[in-house]
Amino acid sequence: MASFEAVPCDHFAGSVVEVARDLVGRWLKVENDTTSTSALILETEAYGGPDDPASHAAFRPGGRARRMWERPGTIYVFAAYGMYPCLNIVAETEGVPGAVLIRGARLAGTEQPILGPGKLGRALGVNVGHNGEVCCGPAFQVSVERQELQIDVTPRIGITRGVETLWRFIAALE
DNA sequence: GAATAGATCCGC
DNA sequence: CGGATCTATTCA
Repeated sequence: MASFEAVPCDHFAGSVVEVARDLVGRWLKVENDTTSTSALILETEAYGGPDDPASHAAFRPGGRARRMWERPGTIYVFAAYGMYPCLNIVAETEGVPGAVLIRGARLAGTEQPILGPGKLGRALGVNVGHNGEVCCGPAFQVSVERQELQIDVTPRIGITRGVETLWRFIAALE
């Protein structure tokens, strides 16, 4: 597999909405101890700070969600209902909470997209132990290369609060 | 210490 | 539609 150039951590030092939209079409590389997996990001959602009622930062400021206050590019993983690992990349700036949830991607070498943060986390071998890793480090990398895809903007899915906010970005499949 | 809620997925 | 299963908050 040809090596790709990874973006620096400060690439994520922008608003969560901007970063979430930017990530669609880029490649995410995940390296475990034994395997290296690349996936084309197809679907993301932005989660903000206390002003966003759907964000963990708003109603669960303690615990793992405090990762959302850390440096841009920090990896935040939480287990939904204790079963499915959901992968987030922290955005904004240090001290300002915000993260981008990766909801869908297509593994390199395959044709079928993986939709749903839980299924994607399992497919990439992500688990809560990756909490605190950095997206510009050895375990997680995002490519500089970005495919020009048509991106649809829709309300977020699977949440009960803040559903009216159009913070979901999904690549239109042809 | 006990009860509750949640950014999910699968099966019937 | 309901269950599986974990984490963190809230109340007593």
